[in-house]
Amino acid sequence: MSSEPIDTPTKILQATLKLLEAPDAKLPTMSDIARATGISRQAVYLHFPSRTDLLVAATRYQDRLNDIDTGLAPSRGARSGAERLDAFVTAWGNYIPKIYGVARAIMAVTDTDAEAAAAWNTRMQDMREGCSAAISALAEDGTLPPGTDIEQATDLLWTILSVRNWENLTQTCGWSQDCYIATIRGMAMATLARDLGALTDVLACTDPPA
Amino acid sequence: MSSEPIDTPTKILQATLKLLEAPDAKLPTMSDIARATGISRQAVYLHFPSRTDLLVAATRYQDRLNDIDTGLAPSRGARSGAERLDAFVTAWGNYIPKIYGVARAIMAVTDTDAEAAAAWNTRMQDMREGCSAAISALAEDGTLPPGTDIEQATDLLWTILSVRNWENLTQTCGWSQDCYIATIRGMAMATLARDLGALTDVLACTDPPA
DNA sequence: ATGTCAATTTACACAGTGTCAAGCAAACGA
DNA sequence: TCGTTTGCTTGACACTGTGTAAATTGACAT
Repeated sequence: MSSEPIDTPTKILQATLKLLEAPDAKLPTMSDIARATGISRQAVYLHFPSRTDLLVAATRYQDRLNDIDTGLAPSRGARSGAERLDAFVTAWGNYIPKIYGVARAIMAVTDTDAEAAAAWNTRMQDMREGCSAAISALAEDGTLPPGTDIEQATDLLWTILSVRNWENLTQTCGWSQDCYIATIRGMAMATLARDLGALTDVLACTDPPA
Repeated sequence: MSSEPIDTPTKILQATLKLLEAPDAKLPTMSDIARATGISRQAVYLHFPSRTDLLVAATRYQDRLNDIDTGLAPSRGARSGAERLDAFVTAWGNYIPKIYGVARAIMAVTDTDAEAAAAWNTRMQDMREGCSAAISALAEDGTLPPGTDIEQATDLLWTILSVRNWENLTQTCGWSQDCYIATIRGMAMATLARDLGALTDVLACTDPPA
């Protein structure tokens, strides 16, 4: 813990993340955030013009903290396309739990707030880059199923790796993180890579849901 | 169009569906619904105690209108497990567009309202029955990948067929309904059935996104 | 006519977001 | 030392949306 003073915007962001990442996870109001920060509700508005802006800023702050790119390094270093796909799926799949609290809040306001939807879309677009790169690598290897459209394969991988799917499997169905990773890796390989060996034990996790 | 008088609750439900299924699809407020019905906002509360209750009732009313079970009949008549999986995926995939408007509204309140979440979960649980039946049929044929856990395979199919995935591919990515069906069928077969022939042209729709 | 009962309307309470104005206190520069 | 600026507080208010309560209408039976 550093002893240097922290500026108020950062304190607000920290408090927001803490609330969003709490296990019981109600969606916090501006009052909640202000109280958690130890300042007045109106003071929050001095630094963030709206609730949506604050949530978006919180995602960016969190990305900085988690340093997403380091996790993706093995993916870029992969030799074959299949290897790259595999590494990317694993890296992203393990990143999701770190952002889930914030993602949940953003996705919740997305239905009513166009600006939030745009922000979330932008964020997911970054992830789509990784999908696109993995698919392209497969295409160069010729391991993509014949006649496959690159854009379309990217869309599909992007959808498979959505936070909603992670949420469904781990939160609703109760899968362990390891089980999720193993299964999604298997499904991505089975669907997108001609690597038929990977088809074996796609769905044979040793760790069944609760 | 029948000429017999329609009772107020039904009129409200019809107006609600109309609003939810409108192409531009903002999430309607109680005032919107009342206006569309031609009654006062408070009169709506006379028949439905809360917004959530109204939305839930609207889903049930819609299910009655659409008669979901008839579409699923071919699935139950299928001979092989793979055939059954295929028929189920197609039937459900074609049902989603009919319920999407309402589903969207329910999913939106799900994040904040536990009662709505429960209602939506129940509804999705019905669909899960179909997933479970298809997976069991595969298991009996021995076409499920070796070592696969039945529960887990059901979870996975259920997730693949989620409304969110349909939304992502057709609404966000702009896929046509036909393209969605073809791709999801291919993915389900590739991941869950040992029918390797189905792997061919999983991602070769003639109908690319806009 | 009158009582009754359901449907409806007017009015109100409450939570949450966002805005505005006035004041306060510590830091900073002349 | 005296202004000035900066960041925060307090308090009030407008607006939207949900949900509740009380008063009103209107049809229908007695």
